[in-house]
Amino acid sequence: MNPEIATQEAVNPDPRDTKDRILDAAEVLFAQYGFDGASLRAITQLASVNLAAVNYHFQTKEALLKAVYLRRLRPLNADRLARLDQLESQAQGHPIPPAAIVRALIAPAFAALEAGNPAIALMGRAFADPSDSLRAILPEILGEVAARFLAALRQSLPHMPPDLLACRMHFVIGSMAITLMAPNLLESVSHGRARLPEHPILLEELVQFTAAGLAAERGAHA
Amino acid sequence: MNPEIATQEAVNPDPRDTKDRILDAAEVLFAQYGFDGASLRAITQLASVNLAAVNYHFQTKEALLKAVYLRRLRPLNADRLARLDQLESQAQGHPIPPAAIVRALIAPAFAALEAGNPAIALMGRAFADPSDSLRAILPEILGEVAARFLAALRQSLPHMPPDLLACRMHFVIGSMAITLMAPNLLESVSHGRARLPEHPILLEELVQFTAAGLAAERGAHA
DNA sequence: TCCGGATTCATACGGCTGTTTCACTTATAC
DNA sequence: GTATAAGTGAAACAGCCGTATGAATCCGGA
Repeated sequence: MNPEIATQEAVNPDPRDTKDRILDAAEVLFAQYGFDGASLRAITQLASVNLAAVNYHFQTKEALLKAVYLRRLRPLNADRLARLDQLESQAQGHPIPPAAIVRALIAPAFAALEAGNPAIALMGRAFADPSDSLRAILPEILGEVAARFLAALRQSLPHMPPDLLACRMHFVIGSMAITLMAPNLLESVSHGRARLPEHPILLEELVQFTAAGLAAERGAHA
Repeated sequence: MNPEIATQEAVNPDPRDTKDRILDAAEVLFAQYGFDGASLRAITQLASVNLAAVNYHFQTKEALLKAVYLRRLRPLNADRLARLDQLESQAQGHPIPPAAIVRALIAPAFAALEAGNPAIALMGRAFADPSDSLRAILPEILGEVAARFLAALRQSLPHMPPDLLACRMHFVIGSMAITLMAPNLLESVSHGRARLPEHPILLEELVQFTAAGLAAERGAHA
């Protein structure tokens, strides 16, 4: 009934190995074909696992999707918060530059992307996918991170109205999401004439861009 | 064989009316449920049209999707280019402010969104959707617009390396796309505490943000 | 050794999918 | 007025979908 109280290891050939193989395969196929486009049969076949295993271990396809997200995004968000913690402890009350804050938000995602983590493309899709199941887990995924980083930005740019900062943070997330999930968008749009730079440079360009946007003085509104 | 050579009108009760009803319904359901999630049966039922009509008029579901996109995006991009034309003719060789250029790019999309055009959410999804059919029509949709606006930005910011401008234009498109397709992202992420402002203000905030990012001085790269 | 829960397996279920067919009606052109 | 083509309609096609079932298998603990 409870597989976690196994007192010995390497006894069962793959007790939770099956679960992980399903998660790995689902991650790849969800990222490539979307939630509706990736069938459980394709997932279980790629995982070399019986079709019924996914319902046995995850009950439903939606629950599998959620598990795929949480497995990757929990450590990623922990990384983000750890970097922010370090920035704040280093600053010792002094204001933190906006660029450092957005770098703490964005860099972990780039690191995961470079590590070949296919779930990064999935994360970007969470913003665009209309399925309620995905939208419902967005706050769970990003809620704490958004709150912490918004608070840090308020301290970093104290003369900015909080509502404006929230609005601009939305734009930051947008630039980051598009860059992560469609890095070749500009290339395909410009018929191959324009190319994005390599990752470490691209990350820094994104940081410069968003930091400048965050700190921009307000112009006269039409 | 050729319906376009009809010499009279208002004879057939709804010759291409059926086609438009299908496009309208497909637009709504594609935007709400995605390409896979919106079935042809749901579309034809919403359009009060026979199921076979979509295959008769569009051959395939993919072709219907493409038709939905092109119907909305052709006039929208024409609007963008017209605004850019007007800016350039007004400037008479003088440099155009980056904010004016991005406004010409973004404002038409906001206008369409406010006009209740459900395809705007669809356009945002084109960046995130993995389906090859969608990605294939992206250059067709955005190619000319991207080239024209990139050239205008090069003239507006002549001291910027062209590659950097292309990269930053990618970020601009990302902020715009996320704002258009997930305007309540921040709200759902922050558990309702943060809200985006109303459209005209939001548009101007987005213009200020992206214009500042475009014109940002390059910092030292790590 | 044998029990009993945990896991895997093959298979089947009802239902929905995009597409096709062909009979039918409608409206135009001669 | 009649031939002709455009368009509509109801029904069916094969195929895949997520899920459920019940038997077979595995394996640690007594």
